[in-house]
Amino acid sequence: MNKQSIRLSVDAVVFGYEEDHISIVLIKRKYEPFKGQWAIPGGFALNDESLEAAVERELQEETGIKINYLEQLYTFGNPNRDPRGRVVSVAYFGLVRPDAFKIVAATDAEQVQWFSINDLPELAFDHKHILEKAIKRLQDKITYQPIGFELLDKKFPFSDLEKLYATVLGRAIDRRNFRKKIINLDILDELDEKVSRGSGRPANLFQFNPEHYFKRKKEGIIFEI
Amino acid sequence: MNKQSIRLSVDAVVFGYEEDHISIVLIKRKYEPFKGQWAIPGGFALNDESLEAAVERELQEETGIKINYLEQLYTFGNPNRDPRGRVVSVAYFGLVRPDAFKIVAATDAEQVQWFSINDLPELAFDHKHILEKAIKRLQDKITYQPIGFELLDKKFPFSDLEKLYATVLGRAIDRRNFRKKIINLDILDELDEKVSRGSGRPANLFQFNPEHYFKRKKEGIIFEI
DNA sequence: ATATATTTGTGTACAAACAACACATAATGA
DNA sequence: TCATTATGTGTTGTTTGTACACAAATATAT
Repeated sequence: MNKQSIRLSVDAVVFGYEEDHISIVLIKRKYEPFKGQWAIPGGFALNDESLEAAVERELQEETGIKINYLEQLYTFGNPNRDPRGRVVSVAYFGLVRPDAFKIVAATDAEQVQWFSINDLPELAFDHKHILEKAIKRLQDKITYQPIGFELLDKKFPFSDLEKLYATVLGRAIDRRNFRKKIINLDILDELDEKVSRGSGRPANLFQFNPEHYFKRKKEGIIFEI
Repeated sequence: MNKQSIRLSVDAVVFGYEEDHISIVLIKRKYEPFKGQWAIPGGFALNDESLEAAVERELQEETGIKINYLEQLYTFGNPNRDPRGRVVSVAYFGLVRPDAFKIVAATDAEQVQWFSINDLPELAFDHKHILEKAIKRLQDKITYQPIGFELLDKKFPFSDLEKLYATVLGRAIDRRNFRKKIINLDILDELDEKVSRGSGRPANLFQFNPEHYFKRKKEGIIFEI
């Protein structure tokens, strides 16, 4: 067998949600190739660490961000995707809670920044392609798995959830029907707490109950928006 | 950066359907490790070929099978999954038409064989794990994408489609409602051909019309079983 | 303090989709 | 020619989805 010389990297598209828009974390590259350009965080896997461990390590090193949800997205293996040679990248898909926004802001000097997905800079490598796939995954998956909660504070008013869905799916959502549907799934705990944000009637807070969700799922209830 | 020594392989879980059961292609390993054990086809990627090309080449070399549908499944990167050292494997998911059964049967001497997924031998490496993921993908995807047709002859009687779904999903299907649903999608051409197989009224043949499907999809029709 | 603007919270009626179900037809084979 | 087997088809009741408006609770401006 001839000698294989392929290097393996991991990359992560990390989504956040705040103020009615979806953002992702980008880093500004310090070295060639694509020096000075924005890219999604990532790097080479070590010989003895799992792919998940590699992503988590790279995210920690490059952004200091506290990831909340992580899953494999896709593996990109086009022979020409990296000018340094053959690099196959296993891309991951991550979600963080709103408080992670501040963490990144604090390490601003390290060239880490949130970008709204409606206002992105040019990206290094094939990262635009990776990102497109990630956005599609987010849009698809949010409709059949309860991952939206991973983008909100643990306790949230119903309107936050509704706006998140409207933003991600890019369409209006009927407030009453949406609420009815979610409530009927019986996977949220309604708390005895209210929050008032600006004018308007204060909203009751809700909390996703994963145990209840899994129980309901086994009973045959299906999450679907 | 320290020297990375990770090797990259590709593997393929190839599904076929015939006589009311789902089968996959396995090969008997000629070399260590796991010599003599059954495994899903695959091998190391070459430096300058895409991952898809690598899978197709390996499938060709090892099984001679004519693949009909191929998509990436998942990348398995556990550091201990291969006793030879660190090997990360990009697994693919494939479907073939019934006529491919015969092709494999013809190359029987090469230790290639179809196994019903209800009657599998022990598998090498973490291939059982890969297979489980593939089966889940098949079951999920067949309900929201028209991939079932890739497992049938181009022209098929409706009952074949119905039995395929019953087999894959592991549950009975109401014949009338199923037919109604599929017909209403308006993605099949009804042919002026009949086929008679054994006793019973001869069945009309149908054919999947991909162009029509994509047109309908753009119009907002969603495939869903 | 009062009026206005803003956001939350809630129910009903109509339409569409789903689920359950039986019998006639066209062939084979005994 | 009679029994068996598989195909082909429609209706009805139930469930789910969709459209839609007004009262309650607060903040803000006057």
